Order: sequence, then structure tokens, then C-alpha cells
Amino acid sequence: MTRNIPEKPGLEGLEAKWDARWEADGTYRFDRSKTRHEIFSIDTPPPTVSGSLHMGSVFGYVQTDTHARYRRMTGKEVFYPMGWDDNGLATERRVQNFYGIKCDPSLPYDPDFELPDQPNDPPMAVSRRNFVDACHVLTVEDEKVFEGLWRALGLSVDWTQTYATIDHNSRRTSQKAFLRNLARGEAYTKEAPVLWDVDFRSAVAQAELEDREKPGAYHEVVFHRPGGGSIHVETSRPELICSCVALVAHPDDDRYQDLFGSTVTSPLFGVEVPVMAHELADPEKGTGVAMICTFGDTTDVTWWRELDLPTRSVIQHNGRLQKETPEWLKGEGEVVYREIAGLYPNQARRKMAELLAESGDLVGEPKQITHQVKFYEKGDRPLEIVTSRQWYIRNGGRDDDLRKALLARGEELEWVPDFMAVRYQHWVDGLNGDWLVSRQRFFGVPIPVWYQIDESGGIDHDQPLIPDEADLPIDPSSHVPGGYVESQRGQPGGFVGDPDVMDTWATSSLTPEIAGHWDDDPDLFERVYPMDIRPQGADIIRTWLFATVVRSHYEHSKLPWRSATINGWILDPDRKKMSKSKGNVVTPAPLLEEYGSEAVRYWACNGRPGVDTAVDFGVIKIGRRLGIKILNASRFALGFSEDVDSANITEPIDRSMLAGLSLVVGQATEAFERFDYARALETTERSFWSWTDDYLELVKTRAYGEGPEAASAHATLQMGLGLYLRLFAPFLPFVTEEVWSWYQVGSIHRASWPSADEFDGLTADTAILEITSQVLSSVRRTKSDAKVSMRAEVESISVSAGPESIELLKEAESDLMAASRAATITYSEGEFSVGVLVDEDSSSSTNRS
RNA sequence: GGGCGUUUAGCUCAGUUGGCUAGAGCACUGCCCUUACAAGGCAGGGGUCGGCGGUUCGAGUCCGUCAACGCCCA
Repeated sequence: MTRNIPEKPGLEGLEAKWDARWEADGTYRFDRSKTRHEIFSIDTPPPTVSGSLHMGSVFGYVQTDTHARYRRMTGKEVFYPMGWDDNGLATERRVQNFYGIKCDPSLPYDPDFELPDQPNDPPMAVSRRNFVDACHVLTVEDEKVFEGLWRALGLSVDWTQTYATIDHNSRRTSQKAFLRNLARGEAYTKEAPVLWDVDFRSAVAQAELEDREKPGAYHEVVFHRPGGGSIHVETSRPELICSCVALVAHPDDDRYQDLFGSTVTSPLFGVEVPVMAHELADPEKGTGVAMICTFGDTTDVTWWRELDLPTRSVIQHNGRLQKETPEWLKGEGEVVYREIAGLYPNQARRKMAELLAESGDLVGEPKQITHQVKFYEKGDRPLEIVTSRQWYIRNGGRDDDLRKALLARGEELEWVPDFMAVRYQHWVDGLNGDWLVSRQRFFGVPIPVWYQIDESGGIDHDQPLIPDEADLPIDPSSHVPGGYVESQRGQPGGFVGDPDVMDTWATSSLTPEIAGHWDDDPDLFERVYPMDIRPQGADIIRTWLFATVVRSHYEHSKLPWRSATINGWILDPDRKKMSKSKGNVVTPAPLLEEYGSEAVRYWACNGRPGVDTAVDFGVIKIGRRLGIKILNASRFALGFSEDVDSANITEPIDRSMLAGLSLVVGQATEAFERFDYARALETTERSFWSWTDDYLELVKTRAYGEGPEAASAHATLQMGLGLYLRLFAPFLPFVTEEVWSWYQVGSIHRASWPSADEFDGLTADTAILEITSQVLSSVRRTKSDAKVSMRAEVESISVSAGPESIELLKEAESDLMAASRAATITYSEGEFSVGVLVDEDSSSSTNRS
């Protein structure tokens, strides 16, 4: 073919050009005729499309793309889908803010509702269906933005294999897997205390908790003994004295031995409660006696359960103390309760402190403290604990055999880097309850069950009505269970749909099943599952990774993937964690615009596997320079005869260069096999720079000449370039493809990864090029020290070296002299040193190398 | 309080299983418009590898310990 090498090659415009071309040619299209062992499958993390786009979104995805590209070049058919996580709270919040609407499930659907151009202020209440419609509209827009970014970045995704975690197949898969969990007894419903976010009005799972340090105050309050006397208790939540069900002290605490088994009455409310013993009571904390309320914190729940205490809850799902006076409060207690009824806990706390002080039941002033308070990770107010009926999936938190089985799964998995394995172990070890999967939200996959209503209007939660798998996905709020009609909804003798949706992780824990079409295309699923790699961030090992292992363990009795490649965290240029609130988020689009995709990819690939990495404009610039260097070096390497033949590679230094390059190929391959893309890049890059600095300079004069020596140079240059281009292709897909197109047919990304047999019979001792480069480097140093041009003539080079080295140097003598512009070269045996006599203004010096 | 990670040049980071005078880029200094490359190239200065102790012929690398920072979990 005729070569078409631009006079002045550049990086600009390569992204758009090649993205369009790859799309048109189907370069990354998955060939499903291949079988499992011929396929490399990737369980891509579906980005939260409602989240902000920042460099963290780029980092891990580029690293994963290098694996996809490497494996594709080694001959694997790569299954590389892309998902969008649009299901869940993040989308709800974004839709609320974007349109100024909020969901009120009690409203009827309005078919004429139109989304506003400007957000409503104050927010307008809409029906659940209208709200969910709005979520769908906005997520489609958000997904376009993401796809545009991924394409600009050059992710070699098969864009015909996309999914969204709220789409039909995802809902169907999610509901089907849930119903199977239910049928096998792995999922169950239970009325129990749950951590509750009062603003979102939803239960929250252990994995979504976060502790925050908050100011509080210890109030020392007095409980009264029936025969006179008192017990002092320190509490940070005096507003819950009305919910007190017992006092508790450590069983070995000498101070309270005579009190165990007796009763006391609560201050102001006069409720009689027992004094009990439990190991979790800390003798060092306060007076050593704690107040057990239903429920102030998770320890209360433990005590309540283990000591078999009654429930006296007053905090409602809206976060306020209930308006009605609880039935266990009588007489004076009723009067006191009216003072705090309907208040938020912090208001009630102040009121109680006043009332306790007035009655003399508060000792001294409250002591200011700071303590750890549990929050929902996306929430703004402390979690409360309320009793509520919820769905759970067993995860080993209450079952040691299951816990052990899941720990064994963690050991079975290959972790990259390996130290990430302990994060899984610690999380599974520390689980203290089953996985709460129901959420009292709107935009999610509905829990696919209904309940019978008995003749007296009671709901039977123990025998849920189950849809047929063939009918999935269903929405129990609009679909009707078999054997019923819509008019029976909510009626005695009729049915009611479960009002909740599933936790977003309950669906995204099925990404291998969703992307692989477990439900609707079992043939495809068999070809891609279990997947080869699960790339993801370390922060979601406890959620996404663990939940996926649980679901796969249940459904398929195996690991969902062979390896988990865990990427690091992205820090801002000052090594601080990026967050919107700090305002230090670096967005990728302007960087891609300014430096180009290759430069940003280069930066991402320089971050070691699993290592936190700062955004570094310096590194991005190096990436850009590398891209330009490749273009220029290619122009030189391909600028000679188009008629090259590797049989012409005869010059020892040419063969020596190839021998060195074959080692680089081996090292890069070995690194990639270990998923160490960073080392593969580093090895290739280091070699490439010395190739351009030394080999290209040494060979240049000969290449411009004629005859077999020149032919050897031309063939070697082209072969060397072809190897470097392929080694760089996983990292710099655009520039390598561009150069490849100058002289090759087809995409470099479907070309074969370099292998040892390409070098058969073409290599020589690597030391020839090494020592020749060393001498050339001495010549350059001498010229630099003498402040003369690199073109300056050298009168003579005198090399002192061992006899073997001298023999090696003689193999490349003419190239060395030409590159040095030296008139003569002499050798003597001895310690290695190079003397260079520069012609101009009699500058001369000797450099020891 | 427990766990994991990090600590190497002014800055950002490499440094496989311990092995010649510890590397790269940026920044700094000097030189060079050489026909692949001047928004470039070549060359140079700069480090007691966080502290202390140990194993070893030999430690940035292994062990112990302390410290600082980051993350996760209580």
C-alpha cells in the first residue's frame, strides 16, 4: 500500500476521527460465537450517572480499558459492556433539584404533567409515576454525557452491550433473583428495629453507615428507688427517658450488685423499670449505669433483644416524638409528655433538661462532650432507630456457617493488589446483621410481592403472594396478583402490594447476570460467566463486591469472577480527597480538551494498581509529549523504503536492538498478565525513549544511505516501530492507531500482541547496542561540556575497555562514528573509559563512563 | 482502640523475588534552530531512601519498634 505520512503530524482531532472509525468498523464489537475459554469478560462498574463527573470517573475506567485492549490483542474475544447506574437515591435527589419536584405517592398520576424548563420553587409535589417518568427522562440525558466522555477517552467498550440498572432486563433480573432467594429461604421479611434516616424516611443498611463526630452533652439524671434512695445515670439523650425500659450495669460492677433484680422509677415519668446486668455496660463510662431506651442506639437494640425487654418507642418515622401520649405513661407522666410531644429529639432534649432541672432530677450542669454519631452516608441528620417491617437477605451476619462460606469465597478470589483481600475479610468478619434490602423510596426496582388482607383488614406478611417469573418485572402497586382483581386492592379479603423498592445494591449486585443476560439469553451467559475481572474502587468492596459475591454464591454456587482489580482513590493536585463540598473537583472534559485523551490516559495508567493518585498536570503533559514523540519517531522510522523485508536485517547493532526489545516485550507481557498495566507502560516507555535517543541516532546516517546496510536499517526501524506501537496501543489507542494506519491494513487494536517468535533468528547480543550507546552518550556529554553543537566534528574517540567490549564496539563502529561525527576511533585494553577529542576550538576532555 | 496503606531529589512518583556508583518526569542550570521532533532535543547539579535497633558477605528492599500522614472499621 502507499504510505500517507503527514508532513507535520499532530494529536489534534485523532479522538473524533478514530472513535467514529472504530464505531463504523465495529472494532470492539463482541463476537458471541466464541466460547468461554476464548473470551475475556469484564464486569464493568456502572457509573452513577447522576453523580458528578470527575477525574475519579476516568482513572479506573482507563486502567480497565488497558486490560481489555491487551487481552484483545492476545487473541481473546473481549466482552466489555457498559452499564449505567441510574436506579436509586442519587437519581431521585438529582431529579428533585433539577426539576424542582418531589414525589408524593398519595397523589394520582397526571398524564398531562410536563417537566418544567426551570426548577419549581418551592418544589411541586407529583405522583410516584410522574416522578419515576422524570427520573427516566433525566437519566437518559446524563447517560449521553457519560457515553460522550467514555468515547472521547477511547474506552474500547462494545456500545451495543449497554444496560441501565433500572431498565427492563435489570428489573426482571433483580426481581427474579430476589424471588429465588425468597424461595430458598435466603430472603425474609421481619418487623424489627432498623436504622432510619428521618429526612429520606427510609431504612438504611449497615454498609451505608458512617460515623461522624458530633457535639453532645451528658446529663446526669436521677432514677428513684421505691424505698428511697436513688441511682444516677449519665445519658446524652434525656428526651428518651420516656422510652426507658431498664437500667443496666456490668455484672461484675461491685457498686451495683445489690441493685440487680430490683426496680427503680424514672424521673418525671415515674415508670418502674428493672435494673439488669449485661457485659456491654461499661463501668468506666459515666456512673457505670446506662439507661436502656427503645431505641437510642444500636447497643440499646442488643440489650433489648438479649434481655428480652418490652418496646416503648416514641420516635416516629418522620423523626418527631409521637403526638399521642404513650399508653405506658400515666398521671404526672402524661402531663410531662405533653411538653415534648411532637417535638424533634433535639428540641425535646432541651425541654427535658429544663424540666429535670426544675424537679431536681438533673445533677449539675450537662457536660459538653463530642461523640461518634451514626449517619446515613448521604444524610444530614443522625439516624434514629425505629421499628419497622423490612426485607433482608442473609449475608452471614447472623449465621457462622454462611459467614465462613463467604470468607472462603473471598480467599478463592484473586485480588489485585492482593492486600485488598483483607478489606473483604474484615468487613465479612464484622457483619452484625443480615443485609437490609428494602428501601422506602420511589425510583428503584419494586419488591415483587403482594400480601393478603384478611377479613378484619389485617395484612398477612408471612405468606406473601408471589408473581410468576414469566410476568416479571412487575410493580405490585399497579399489577394485580394471580386470582385477584384490581378492585380488591386494599380491601378486606383482598390484597396490598409491597410499597417498597430494593436497595440499589440489591440490583447492582447482579451486574454479571444483567450484563451477561442470565435471564433472557442463557447461551450468552454461559459464554461470559463467571467473568474474568471485576474492576472497582476499594471503597465499595463492602457493598458492591461483597453483595455480588453473596448473590452469585446463592444463585450459581460459585464466584462471579476470577479476579477483582481494585483501583486507587483520586486526590486533587494537593493530595486532598476530591469532594464537591470542598470545591476541589477536577472535571475531565476541559483536560481532555486541553491536553488530549492520550495525555489523560497516560496519567491514569501511571497510577499504580490500587494506589491513591493525585491529579498531576505534569504527568499529563508528559503523556502528551510521549504521543507527539511517537508521531515524530514514526515519521522518521517509516520515511524510507516501503519495500522492507526482515530477511534484510543483518547488521549486528540492528539485531542487538531487537534482542533488547524482545526482553521488553517479555517484561510488558508478564506485567500485563499480573494486571500491572503501570509497569508494562513504564517498561515500554523507558525502552522507547532510549530507542529514539540512541538507536535512532546511531542508525540515522546509515538509513539515509543505500545498499544492504541501509536495507537492514529500514527493515529494523519498521519492525521496531511496529513492536513499540503495539506495546503502546493499550495505553495510547488513538496515536498508535493513527500511525498504524499510515502503513498497515486493519486496526492495531485487532493486531496481535508482540510475541517472542517474531524475533526468531533476528537477534544478537544486547550488549552491542548498550555499549555503543554508552560511548555515544560520552560523546554527547563531551560536546555539551565543550558547549558545542551536537553536530560538531570529533577528531578522535579513544575507548579503553575489556577485549570483549572492544569486539562488541567494532560490530557497530561505523554507526558510532557517523553518529558522533568522529574521524577516527581507537581502542586500548583496560578499565572502561572514553576519551573524546572535539575538533572545534581545540576543546577536548575525557569522560569516564 | 483495631486493621490496611503510605513515608525515596524542592514537587509528583518508579524501584518484581535483598546484589555493582539509588532512577524518571516536573522545576532549576547550561548548551544546541542536528534534514523525526524548538509548545523540541542533549547534558548537568540535586537524595545519610521517615527515626532507631536487628538479620545478612551485602538492606531502599527482610524482621522488630517508634513517629507522621491517609483510608476503613469499632
